[in-house]
Amino acid sequence: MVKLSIPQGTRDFGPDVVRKRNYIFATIRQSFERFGFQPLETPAMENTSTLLGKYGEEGDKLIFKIINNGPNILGQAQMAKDSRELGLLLCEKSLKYDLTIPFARYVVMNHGKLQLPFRRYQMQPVWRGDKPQRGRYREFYQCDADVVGSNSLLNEIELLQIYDTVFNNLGLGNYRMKINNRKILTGLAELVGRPDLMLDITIAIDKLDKIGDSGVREELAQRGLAATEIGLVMEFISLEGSNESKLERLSQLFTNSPTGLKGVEELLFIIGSGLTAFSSPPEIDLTLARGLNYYTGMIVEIKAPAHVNMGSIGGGGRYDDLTGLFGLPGISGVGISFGVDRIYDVLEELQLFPETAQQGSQVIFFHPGAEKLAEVFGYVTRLRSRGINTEIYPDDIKQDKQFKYAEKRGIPYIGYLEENAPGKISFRNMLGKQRYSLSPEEMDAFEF
RNA sequence: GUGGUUGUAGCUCAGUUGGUUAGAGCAUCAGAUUGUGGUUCUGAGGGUCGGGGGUUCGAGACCCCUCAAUCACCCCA
Repeated sequence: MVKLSIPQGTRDFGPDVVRKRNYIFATIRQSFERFGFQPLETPAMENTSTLLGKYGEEGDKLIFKIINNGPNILGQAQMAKDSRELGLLLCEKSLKYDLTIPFARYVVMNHGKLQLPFRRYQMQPVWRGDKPQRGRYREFYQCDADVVGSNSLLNEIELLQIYDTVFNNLGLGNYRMKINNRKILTGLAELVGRPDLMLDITIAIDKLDKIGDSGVREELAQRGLAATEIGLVMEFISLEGSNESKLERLSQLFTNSPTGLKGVEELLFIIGSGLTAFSSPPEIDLTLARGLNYYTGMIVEIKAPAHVNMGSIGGGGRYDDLTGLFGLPGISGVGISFGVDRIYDVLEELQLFPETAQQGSQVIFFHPGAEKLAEVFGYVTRLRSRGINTEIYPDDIKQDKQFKYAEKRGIPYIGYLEENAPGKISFRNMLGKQRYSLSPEEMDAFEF
């Protein structure tokens, strides 16, 4: 046999895995539709120029580029002035890195036709050239819901509600939802007196739960903050208490920062609207930063239940000017994303997949031998037309083998004929070990 | 991209300081047996020991390179 493999960080999904994944997709899709979002799909590849520069320097490196087909790439290569240009010339297309930028591209291309506000959801694979680890793959699915063309914070509230609905429907009611606001982080940088280092500050404090108090201090120092400035940052992120008391304290700190105050005001509305109740209420986490730098307002991140070792399983936020990157300013958007592959790993670890998500055929008939085949195949067809997933063993071999096959496949009902019961169909329930002998009419009414 | 650990049959793993023809359980296949067809017994097939190179009289084991998985960074879903 030839030694076969698949590219690093990609996976095949066997039948039972596909079923369980479909269960997650269906659960998410149902909520997206329920909240009035419309489906959208975009190509696996985008023009490289559409993607480059949208995900920061690190992100650019992780984009999978596709080398041009055609005979003339050598000639194209010679026209490049530097290596960056070489990449662009040689790889006009790239695999998409997320669903948000392609969506923004779509909105710009179609803004004349779209009814704003436009609510779309999208469930497709994306590709990143990251080094694979547990919960990190090079090909994985994202499920996004975004609203563009509306500044209302009602969108934020509904999107958080979708998170709550979906995770409850998946049996993950004890997930954790953390929210923050980019404007508050801007306010912090102003408060400290280092608005120029806002990004460095957020990257450092984002690591608090990983590297601890002293680690953050160290990192802040490395990133160029003076001791007094570090003190201010640490004081800020160590604010404790309820969401309300945190916000109250922040509004005192931000008396000289209109941006910070605006962020406080937004979060106050989102958590205090009284429009909805959450099974797992959003918790304000002042260290939450999120990587993508196009966020401008609320940001949200979903973490798996505390005892599961898994990073974030979803995230999102508001971006005021994403389409501005493509020359169409003034369209604000807000969106969320579900990380299906990680959610799968969490549900698997906690054994939260329902039986119904794993069931294939409900009934299998043994091959009865050539002379009775027509009779049994008629029963098969009858069950199928009732909407019951039914199969028949295709070869006339020893029943012993067929029995083992049915058992391994986990098919709950076996149908077969018995010599001493002409005109009847025998069924065995593999789970409860019951036996039934039914006439065709009784079979039609039987609850499999 | 940086560093650590691991890689032996379809699966889970043995394999002594380097020493004959690399083993076991489960699984697969065949035959027999069986009064709840799922039991039991017998037998068989299956491994260029992740791949390549090196050291050695001799490498599954030691060295180098490479691929993959995994963990910690970086970053992220």
